[in-house]
Amino acid sequence: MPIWAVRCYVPGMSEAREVHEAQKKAPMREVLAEAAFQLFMERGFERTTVDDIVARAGVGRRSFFRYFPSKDDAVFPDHESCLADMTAFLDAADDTRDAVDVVLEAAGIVLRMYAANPEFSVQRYRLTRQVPGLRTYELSFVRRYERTFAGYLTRRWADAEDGALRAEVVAAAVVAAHNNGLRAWLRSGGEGDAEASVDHALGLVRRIWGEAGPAGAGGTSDDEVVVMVAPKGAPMWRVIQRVESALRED
Amino acid sequence: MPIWAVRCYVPGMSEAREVHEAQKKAPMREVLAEAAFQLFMERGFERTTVDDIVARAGVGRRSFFRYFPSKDDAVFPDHESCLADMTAFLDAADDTRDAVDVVLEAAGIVLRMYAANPEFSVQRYRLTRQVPGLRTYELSFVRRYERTFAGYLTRRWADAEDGALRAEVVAAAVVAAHNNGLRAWLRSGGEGDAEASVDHALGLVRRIWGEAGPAGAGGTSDDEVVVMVAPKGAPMWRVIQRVESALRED
DNA sequence: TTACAGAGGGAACTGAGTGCCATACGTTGG
DNA sequence: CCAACGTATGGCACTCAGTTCCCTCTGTAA
Repeated sequence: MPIWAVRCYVPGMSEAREVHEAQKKAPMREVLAEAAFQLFMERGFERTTVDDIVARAGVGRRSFFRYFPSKDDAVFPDHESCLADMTAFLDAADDTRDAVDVVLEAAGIVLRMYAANPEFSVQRYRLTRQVPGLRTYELSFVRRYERTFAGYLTRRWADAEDGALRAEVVAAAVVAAHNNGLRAWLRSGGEGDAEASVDHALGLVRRIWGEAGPAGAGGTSDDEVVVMVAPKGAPMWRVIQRVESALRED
Repeated sequence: MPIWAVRCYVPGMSEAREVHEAQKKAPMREVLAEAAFQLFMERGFERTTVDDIVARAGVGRRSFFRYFPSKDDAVFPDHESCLADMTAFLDAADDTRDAVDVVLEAAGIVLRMYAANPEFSVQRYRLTRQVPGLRTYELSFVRRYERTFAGYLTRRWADAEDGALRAEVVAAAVVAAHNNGLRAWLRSGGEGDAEASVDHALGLVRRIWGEAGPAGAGGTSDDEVVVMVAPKGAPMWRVIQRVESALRED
């Protein structure tokens, strides 16, 4: 099966569709995205015109722009709905949970979108790396994810000192770590475990900013204490490592 | 003096120019940037065409694209040279210094670019907020700053475990904090102290990631130790605050 | 005076994105 | 059966950013 046939993970639209209506015409948005991606792979993004795309899809030129606000959007047909999913998730999140944990879980939504179609994600990654315009366009989506995280954290930390600042810094750190893990997986050709790669990267953020503390010892009593000794000039991240190991050895 | 007359801080090009050649024609790049910014303020970005700009500047249309790769670039005429300055600064940086401190200092280069022309920066900020395309374009510059930071930190932490990951997370955190402080200053209309606003924001990053530790006690001996006690379930950032105050009370 | 180089001007072209209107189709109501 | 209507689509023409190619002008060196 060609990879562009399963590129969108919207419910009820791929091969899981009922068999008895299998021959119904695919939604035009899908047809267009498929044709576009085929052509981008064959000739490259810049040397593919919108006219080429609609010619292959067998539809009118005007229809393309009804389903995609720009040519670039055809490369990222799923980000918009993923962003909506994430917003809904954060709106419905349990506000008694660790705020950073909630955001880390929200980042997992994005990861699953990529991991749902490894071949497509990898090919798109390679395409995007070659086209500066696409990198910029993708960046604008990344920024929107970041803003969504920051918005949630700002709400959660509304009363804290420098809450908004901390929210933005943490959101940026989460995005950077997530993308670091994601890119590692994409560079590997989508072979390894995407979840593990990203979890490892996000762990760094979680240990520093998560309320549950380094070892995730959320359930322990507040009365317990840890005593730690560190050289005065020690780097802070090393202090954190030491606190972490101190907390782990219980 | 109109604000667009001093918008670029490149050496030897503004009113500091020798008087005896004061009547020499201004460089076309400046003339174009001035005309463009005037028009963007008057009619808005989208309703100003490149033809409008070159008409006001009194030059040929082709010349615009000789000096600016795109219409958007006319809004950010100084970012490219600022990026070059920063790259040079990091290339020449003393590698025995705290890597994070070097990066924080490099971020100051960007801040000074903005602070050099408060009125212009504020007006451009308001313009950019209204035009999604400009936000995206500016974002691509921000990303290049971030990549530059990350590149430097990756070199410095080449031997450390997860050095590249840490580099990217710290670079993102620095950029987020810097922009948080910068935006606060821009929203205030450029009235307060930009340096103070950004320094406060960057302090958060410095305390966590800087090697000199929370209180900046870089000069103290490695033999000295600090003992700290913390509740086991405490949030890490609160632990850090406590370490900070412990180190301060010497 | 010629030769040359480099800055600028200008016409014509490509292609993305938009606005407007025509057409086709399915549905509802008479 | 037909008319009215909303929706999906196609087609055309337009604007404007960005590019290509070529021209002119001007200052400089041989």
